[in-house]
Amino acid sequence: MEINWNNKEPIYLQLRDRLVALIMDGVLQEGDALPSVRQISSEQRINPVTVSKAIQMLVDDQLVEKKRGLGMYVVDGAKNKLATEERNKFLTEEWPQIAERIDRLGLELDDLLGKSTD
Amino acid sequence: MEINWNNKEPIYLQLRDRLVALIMDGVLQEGDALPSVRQISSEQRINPVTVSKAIQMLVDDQLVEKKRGLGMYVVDGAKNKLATEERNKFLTEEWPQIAERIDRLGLELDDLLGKSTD
Amino acid sequence: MEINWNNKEPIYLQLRDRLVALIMDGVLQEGDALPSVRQISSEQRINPVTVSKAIQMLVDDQLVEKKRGLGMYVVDGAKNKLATEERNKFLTEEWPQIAERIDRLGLELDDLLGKSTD
Amino acid sequence: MEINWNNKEPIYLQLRDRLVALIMDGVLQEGDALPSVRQISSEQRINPVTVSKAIQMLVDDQLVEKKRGLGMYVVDGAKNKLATEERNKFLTEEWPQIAERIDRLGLELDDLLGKSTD
DNA sequence: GTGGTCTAGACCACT
DNA sequence: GTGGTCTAGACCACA
Repeated sequence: MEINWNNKEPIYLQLRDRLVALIMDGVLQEGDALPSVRQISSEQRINPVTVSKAIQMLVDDQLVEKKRGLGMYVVDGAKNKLATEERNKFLTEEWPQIAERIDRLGLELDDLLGKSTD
Repeated sequence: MEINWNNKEPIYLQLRDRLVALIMDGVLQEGDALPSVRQISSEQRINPVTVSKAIQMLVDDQLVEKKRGLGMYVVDGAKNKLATEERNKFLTEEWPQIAERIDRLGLELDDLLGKSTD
Repeated sequence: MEINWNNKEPIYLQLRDRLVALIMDGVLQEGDALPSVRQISSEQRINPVTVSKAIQMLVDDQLVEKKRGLGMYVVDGAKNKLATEERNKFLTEEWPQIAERIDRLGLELDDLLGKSTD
Repeated sequence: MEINWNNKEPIYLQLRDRLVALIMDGVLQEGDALPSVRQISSEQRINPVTVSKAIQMLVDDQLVEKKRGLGMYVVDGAKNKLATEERNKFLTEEWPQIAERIDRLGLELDDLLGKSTD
C-alpha cells in the first residue's frame, strides 16, 4: 500500500483505490474495522485531512459506515457492490478511451489480454 | 480538431494529442509546416501561450523542429518514431495497470468488445 | 540570487541556473524543499508563471520532484547528477566550438588566464 | 558553410561568422569579391534580406566595402583587423563567462587546451 | 509573417 | 498553504 507522490493522481484518490482494492481482495472483510485515520496518516505520512477525504468517499458510496466512538467499518455487501459498481464505472467511463487508444496504436486486444491471462 | 472545454484534461495536452494524431494519420506529412501558433490560436479560440506549450512538447519529443522566423515543421521520421515510441510507452507504463484492474474486476474479453453479454 | 534584468538571457533561464548553482553548492541539500513559487515570485519580483517555468525545467531534468500540495523537493542524487551531466554536456557540446574559436583567434594560455601578457 | 536552423543563434549571425571565418582563413583574400547576395541566398536557401543583414554587419565593421555596380569586396587590412578586434571582443565579452563556467564545473583549463593543441 | 518571453490577474485542485 | 492552468495583452528578435 504505497503512495506515489509524483503521480498526477491525487493522493486521496490513490488512497481510496487502495482501500477499495483491500476490500475486493478480501483483506478487509465485511464487518472489519478500517485502520484509523490517525494510523493511516502516520504510517503513510499523509495529512489526516487527506486520509479523511478518502474514507469519506467510501462512506458516500455506502461501502463503509461510521460506528460512533468505534471507527469505520466495512458494510455488509460491500464486496458485491464493488464488484458491480466498479465494473460498470470502468466499462462506461474508462474503457472507451482505452479502447480507442489501443486501436490507434494498432494493437490487438486479444494479444494484450493473452499476456495477463495465460 | 476540436477542444473539449468541459474536460478536466488541460487544453495544451488535448491539443498536443490532436497534433500527434494528425501526424500519425498522415494529415501532417513529414516536412510539412504546422499551422502557426496564431492560426491555431484564433481558429480554436485558445490563448497563443497555451498553443505554444502544446507545440513545445512536440519539439521536446523531437517530433517537430523550429525554423527560425518561418514556423514549426514535422521532422523526418516523426511518424515512425510515434508508431514505436507511443506503443512501447503504452505497453510498459499504462497497460500493466489496466490489466491488473481488468483482472481484479473479473472482466472477460466479451465484456470489453463493446457488446454486452446479457 | 539576483536577476539581471538588462541581460538578454531569459529570466527563467537565469533563475534556473541560479537554482542549479544552489544545489551544486549545497545550499539546497538533497531532500530540501525549494523556496515556493510564490516566495521566489514576490522576493525577486518575478511573475509566478516565469518562476514555475524555471522550476519545471529542473523537474524535467529529474533534479527536483513535486510533492503534491506541499512543494518542490531536491531529489536524492541531484548533486552527483549535476556534477557529471553538466560536465559532459559542456565537454561534448560547448567546448569543441570554443576551442575552435580560440584556435582560430590564435590565443594562448597566457591570454586566457586573466593577466594580460603585455 | 552550413546553416543550423535549429540553433538559437540567429541565421544572420551564423552567416556573418562564416564569412568572417572565410576571411581569417584566407579563403577570401583581401581585394576578393564576396559571393553575391543572390548567390548565397539561393545556395544556402536563406532569405536575401537575411543575407544582406549579415553582409551589412561586415560593412559596418569596415571589413568589406561596396563597389557600386560591382559588388562587395574585402578591404585591405581586413584580416589583421579581424585578428585583433575579434580577439579583444572574445576576451572581454565571452571568455569571462566561459571561464567562470569551467571553474564551476571543476575543470582545469590546462587539460582542456591540451586536447586541442596536442 | 514567425515563435518566445513576460506580466497581471484569475481560478482550480490538492494537502 | 502548495503548484498548475488559462487569459488578455504587450513587447521582442528573427526571416
